Amino acid sequence: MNKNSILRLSRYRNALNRLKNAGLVKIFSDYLADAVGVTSSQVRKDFSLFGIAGNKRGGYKIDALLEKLNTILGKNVVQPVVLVGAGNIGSALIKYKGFEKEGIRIVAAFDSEPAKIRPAAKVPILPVAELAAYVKANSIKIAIISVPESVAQQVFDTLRAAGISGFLNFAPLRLRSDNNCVVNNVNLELELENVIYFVNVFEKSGIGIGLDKD
Amino acid sequence: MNKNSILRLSRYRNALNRLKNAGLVKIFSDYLADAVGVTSSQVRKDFSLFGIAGNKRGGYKIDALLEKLNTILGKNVVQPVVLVGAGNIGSALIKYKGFEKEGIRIVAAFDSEPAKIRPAAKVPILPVAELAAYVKANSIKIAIISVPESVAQQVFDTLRAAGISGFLNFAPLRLRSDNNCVVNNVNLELELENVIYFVNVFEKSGIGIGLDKD
DNA sequence: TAGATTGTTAATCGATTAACAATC
DNA sequence: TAGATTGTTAATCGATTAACAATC
Repeated sequence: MNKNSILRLSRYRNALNRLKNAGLVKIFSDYLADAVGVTSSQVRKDFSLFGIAGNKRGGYKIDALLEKLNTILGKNVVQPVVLVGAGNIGSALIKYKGFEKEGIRIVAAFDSEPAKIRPAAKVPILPVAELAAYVKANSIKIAIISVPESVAQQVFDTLRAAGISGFLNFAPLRLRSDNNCVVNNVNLELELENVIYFVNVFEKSGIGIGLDKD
Repeated sequence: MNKNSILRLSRYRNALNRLKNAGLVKIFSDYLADAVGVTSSQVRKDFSLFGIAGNKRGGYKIDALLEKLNTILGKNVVQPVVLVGAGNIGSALIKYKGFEKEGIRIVAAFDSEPAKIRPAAKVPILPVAELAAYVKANSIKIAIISVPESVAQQVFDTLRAAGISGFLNFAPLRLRSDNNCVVNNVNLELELENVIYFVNVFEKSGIGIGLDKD
């Protein structure tokens, strides 16, 4: 029930959708494990953790399994999300097709720069002044933060006060927070720095560095 | 010497830069731990892992410490990086200021769409056909992959063959690879899905869900 | 039934934390 | 010196993996 097991559930779901499209109806933990790159023990452990049962002899029925995973992961309803900060990254995320495909909809974006306001756009870009009211009026629970580092904490606090409890944060800093919310940080500099480190070590030593999983 | 300890080194470095700007000259592991949000044991353990020594009574000298961290993390030279896929996300990354600030320079971008080619731009956007030659000619080791899922594996293989050994991958799939390279995946759908899960659990149970660290 | 797979418990592994001797 | 901090070893913790009884 930790973050890793949830991420794996998403991966199982992705793999199962592909396998279903390929015509499979049932699957053994062993094969699903191969498809995702984990052990069969891991698959069965994860499933049992979420009360997902298979058939002792016939493995798991893909349809039923997908249904369970969709329910657990909230895939049966479209998840409304707001985005704050319509800069480079924010604008790209607004246009990004990958979210809609996964049932995640950015319903509105907010920016402090008057030049960026476009209330009539397909995804309306509104003044940050309207943020709290919008979030409350529409009971939004999830936000993407793509503002500059300097204002990220303030934006976070505003969102928190407006009732947001789940965050995807692109600002490269650790947000100070109470613990009744969840914050996933996407720190691009850090990720690249990490890649650079391992490549440099590799260049010097010639030792295999392995494929990162996450 | 695992991925986590390297990521923490980056965080120590960020914190130390701030503390240095605030006027500090020396620091105890205990205080640095507070600044980064880890235990002092963790700080000392990480440092000892990389052969960084302090003074038994006086803690660590910030300047010397930063120098060591910069060397380990490759911060003393500008790191050239190529980007493949100048779509929404790719274009945003090209314009993103955060990389240059951290000594990471996107020296060229590549796209398969003729309309996107701009060889004269500050960050030139070139045809993918020129990719392998450019990478080899300039001894580039790091690449950002921001192409659609459907062509990501093929782009990856091309980059791999051209000599790239470090990847930041935005395509939402697991790249098949030998293990003489390092791939950090940024899967935005997965990260948001994860946030959504925890928020839904929280909404139902009312139990605190905690602040994710990573 | 015999054989194979699940579900779960126990063992292992790795990373984090605590403790404390060395030492400045 | 006395007191406090480092560096490192041992203990703890949590997650992954192996093993196997239950069972279809």
